[in-house]
Amino acid sequence: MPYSKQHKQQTREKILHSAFNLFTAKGFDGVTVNQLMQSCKLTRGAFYAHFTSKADLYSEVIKHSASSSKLAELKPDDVTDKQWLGELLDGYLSIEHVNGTTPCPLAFLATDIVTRDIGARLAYANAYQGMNQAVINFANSYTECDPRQVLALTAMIIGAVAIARTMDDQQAIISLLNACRSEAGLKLGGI
Amino acid sequence: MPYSKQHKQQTREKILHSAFNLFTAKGFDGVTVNQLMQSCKLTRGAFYAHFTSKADLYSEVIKHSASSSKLAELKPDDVTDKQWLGELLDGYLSIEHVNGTTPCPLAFLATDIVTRDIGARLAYANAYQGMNQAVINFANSYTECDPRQVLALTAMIIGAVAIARTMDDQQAIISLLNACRSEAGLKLGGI
DNA sequence: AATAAGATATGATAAAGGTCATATTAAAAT
DNA sequence: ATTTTAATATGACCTTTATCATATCTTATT
Repeated sequence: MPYSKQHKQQTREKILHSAFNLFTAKGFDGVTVNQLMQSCKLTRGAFYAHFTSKADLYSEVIKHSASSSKLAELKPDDVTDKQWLGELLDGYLSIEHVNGTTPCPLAFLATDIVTRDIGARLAYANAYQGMNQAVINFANSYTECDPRQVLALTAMIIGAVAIARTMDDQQAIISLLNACRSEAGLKLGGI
Repeated sequence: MPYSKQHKQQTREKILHSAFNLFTAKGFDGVTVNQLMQSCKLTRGAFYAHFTSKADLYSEVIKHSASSSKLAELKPDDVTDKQWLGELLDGYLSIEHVNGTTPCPLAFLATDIVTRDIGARLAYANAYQGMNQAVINFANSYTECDPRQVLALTAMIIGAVAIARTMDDQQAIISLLNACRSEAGLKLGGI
């Protein structure tokens, strides 16, 4: 048998990883299969040994992104839920996030996802629910937290990052992110 | 001279109008010049008598949308600024809006705009500033209003509509819209 | 080293779509 | 009615791109 057992799996992961970065940066239509595979140092022909179609890949990428998100990271033991939530917010509402290091698909693909197939939309919905639930869980550990307020909060931070990405004025981006960070802190019991 | 003086202008408006609906529904790449012109009962050849390119049209559409937005409508005299702002929020955070009657490009094109040329992005930035300023103006007429809070507010409602459009669960959409409507009301002095 | 199974590369295909050159048509002015 | 000018339609071109069939290469196992 050729290639080590995990070889294909590794290639698949590499494709998913590259695809995640490319799709979040340029949207579904802004990425070609060729581009994607070249960014993996492969050629387009190999793609179809891993995914049945580009649309299929898109769903898989969004599903996969959940496991590689910051929310999936373990909270260090010496950090309280409250502190951790604050750090997550700091990262989410940061210039680095807007610039595309560890992009959140919820913000980066919000309007892109609307016209995709049901698989992609379901994966997106899942990720969205995951984010809301995570915030609720962290917040509930130290304060009374209304799930309805969390919906408003996540809409705000997702919206903020999505809008920030459209802007060229760095100062305006910072203002927007800071404004939302303050609001979020207030809503979550002063963090 | 053929055709009445305003004929071309009218056709141009028709194209802009159709393009606005199509682009907000399907994104830039989701619309073909052919589709667009057919929806105007014209053929693609005529397009280039009105716009130099599809990308050019996109900028023009976003610029044009400002003048046809609800914000551009005159506020009736028998309605206070406070009431009017409340009605604008009601409309913005409504199922009808999410379904695409009178779509707001800020929410419908948020991630689509990121990869477009500078003209489109500037037009978007303009519209965004217009929305923030409008909220500030209306709110200031009856309450003290922190511009930073307005940034958080518009991020929230734009985000809410963008996210709502990705969802299939109608009940979840309603919950999201209602949650944001409540929050917005609180932030704007109880409306 | 040889083999075989499977991963990757190559070349081809077909469809889609933006754009333009050219033809046609509509209607205002004479 | 004819003319003229600009708007619209038609046909073509060329590029891009997803996908697939087939060829080639890799490497674990023998």
